[in-house]
Amino acid sequence: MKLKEFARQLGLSPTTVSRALSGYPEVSEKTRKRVAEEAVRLGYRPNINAVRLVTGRAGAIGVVMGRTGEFHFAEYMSGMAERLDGEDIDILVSPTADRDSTDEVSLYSRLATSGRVDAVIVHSPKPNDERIALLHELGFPFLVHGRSETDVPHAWLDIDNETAIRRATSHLIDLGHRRIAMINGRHGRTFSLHRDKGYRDALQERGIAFDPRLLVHDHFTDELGFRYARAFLEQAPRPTAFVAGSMMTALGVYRAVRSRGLVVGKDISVIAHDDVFPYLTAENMVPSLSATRSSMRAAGARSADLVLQLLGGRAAEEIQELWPVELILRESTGPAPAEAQS
Amino acid sequence: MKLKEFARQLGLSPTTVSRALSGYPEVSEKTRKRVAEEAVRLGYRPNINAVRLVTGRAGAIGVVMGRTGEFHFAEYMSGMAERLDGEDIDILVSPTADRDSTDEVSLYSRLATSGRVDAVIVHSPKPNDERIALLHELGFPFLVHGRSETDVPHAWLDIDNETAIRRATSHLIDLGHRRIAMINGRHGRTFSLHRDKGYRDALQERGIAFDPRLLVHDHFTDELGFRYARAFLEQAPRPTAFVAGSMMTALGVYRAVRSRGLVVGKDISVIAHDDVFPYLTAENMVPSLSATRSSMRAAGARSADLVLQLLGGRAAEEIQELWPVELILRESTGPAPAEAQS
DNA sequence: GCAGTCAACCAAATCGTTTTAAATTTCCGC
DNA sequence: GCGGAAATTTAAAACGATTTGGTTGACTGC
Repeated sequence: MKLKEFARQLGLSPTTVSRALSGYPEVSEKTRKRVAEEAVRLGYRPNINAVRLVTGRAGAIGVVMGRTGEFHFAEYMSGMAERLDGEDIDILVSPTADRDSTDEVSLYSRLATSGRVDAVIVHSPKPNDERIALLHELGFPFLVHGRSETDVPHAWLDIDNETAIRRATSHLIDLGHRRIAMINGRHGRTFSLHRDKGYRDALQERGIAFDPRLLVHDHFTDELGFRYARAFLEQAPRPTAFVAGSMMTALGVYRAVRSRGLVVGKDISVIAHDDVFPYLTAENMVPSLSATRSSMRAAGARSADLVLQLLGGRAAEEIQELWPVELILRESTGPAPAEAQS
Repeated sequence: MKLKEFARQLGLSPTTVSRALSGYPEVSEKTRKRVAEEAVRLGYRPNINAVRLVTGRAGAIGVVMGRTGEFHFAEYMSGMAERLDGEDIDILVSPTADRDSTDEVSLYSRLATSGRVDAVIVHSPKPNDERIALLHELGFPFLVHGRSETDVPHAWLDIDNETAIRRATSHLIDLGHRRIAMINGRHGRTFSLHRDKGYRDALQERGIAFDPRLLVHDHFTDELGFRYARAFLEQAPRPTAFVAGSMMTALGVYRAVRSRGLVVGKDISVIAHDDVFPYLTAENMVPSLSATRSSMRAAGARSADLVLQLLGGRAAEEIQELWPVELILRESTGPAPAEAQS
């Protein structure tokens, strides 16, 4: 059923019908009601592509999903979906090209110029991110989940990784730990750098020399958490505490610690960053995991909100949100074992 | 840059340019090449919404994401994205309404009739699924990930849950287990029913009476895995083996077993279903987890492929793929403890 | 040199809406 | 019951591509 036919059946012009459905003021209450009712009865629904063409709005927000299938993704999207429910705005997930960054940039360019989305969200930015530069140059609306250090102005929403990790590390130092290993995220991403900084600053504040052999960067998987933790534990003297980048990493670390016959929370302390997943909670691990916590889902919801504001005309420079991160202490952290105290 | 302007700069008509870019035969190789090159140079890209309007194709596949933010989701989507890369087809994730099923059906109806997607994928179907009935009635292309028992013909891709769980259960029985508990998925979903059937059939084949107190249905989270396993372990006599619905559930079960001072693989055997996540592997658990395995990512990729076939005109009735599931035995399964043998 | 064929290109119609600009109707005071 | 403002409604022009149905010119065989 098309507008023309629908209007004819109502004995009205397409114009009036269109206006009635879009809630414009210059149509009488009586007809509006009639139109709305008949639309439901006859099952008329505007062809979205015609609407998009004529309005120039796509009614969708683009998200590029990495190949790696990160587990954060579903939670973040779910948060977005929550906020977007009822807004008649969809989420468009774009199949990413491989990690070849030239291709990734061209993917963003295609997304921006083809008119299939009104805005995009950039994840895991780098300090000097080409995607951000490109989108800015194109004048295309975008929100960065995370932050970049580029001069290019950009709207962003980030959690305070630096402070979170500084506090986590400080806390471990307070407990007497001196050799603290960190399994951080992928190299070159801003969030990893911020965490590095928090970690190093905490050490420095307390006069502990930074040892590059205690810091690695990689994907967040239990496998890698295990491998790195094993390797760290083979050092002499071995670290007495770990800062793990994610819940999955923490699972691997726990495993590695146990595999050496050591006890988490007693021989080895562990703090991880927890994105708050409904299916895997820090509270429930054994021993329960001390964690820096910030909800991915909330970030997704707020991101959607901010994108909406951006599309509503709010200036990108104005949108800069840094979320504090809670540090929740549980059983996985304890005083450094006596023999390791300096 | 619009087609008209772009064509003018090339000294060609819009028709020829459009044809050149779409690879139609009635344009000379020479001009085609020139058009292609200039398009890149001048950055011309067809407005997707105009294309959609005129061709009637949306160039997108719809997926409805549940509120629960399931961890399978990212892997499945990632698989889809992998297959769709280069096809110029997007994935549209629709913010789901809440679990109120009337709303969910109307969401599918909106998706189908508004022209924003060419096909949709239905997840976690029920035996008599309203969404399937609706989509069939509308004559809208869709693929079911899972299966339904409805009379309505539908294209589907499913894994052989029944056989997988039957074999897993049988194996446990072979090892001497008699009291085998199962923590299954959400009530009323076809996959849960199939698993129930596999479980009950295996018991029956070996003359073991089904005990409803050993079977529960719920979401797949470590928390619930823990809680149910704890409750099961309090029964007397307690079960000596568990069939867990997911990796997360298995984590909870491991925890529960340990919390009772028991040892997985010795006192208590565990088999779980593993969807193959890059960030959490059965192989790496301690003890390594015996599992029925089938890759979510592969299912996503194949789903995208099948949807493409569906859109290419292949009959829905023809598309019915049942994937076998591997049973991989590792250390979490062992002979039932002697005192528990019947 | 001419009709016929074919390759290459083009003008204009079309997709289904929204929106601009104009036309109609209604309402009001006098 | 008339002029004019206000309230409704409408016809027609976008939006930016694809596609239908030609047209043009070069080449062929005779």
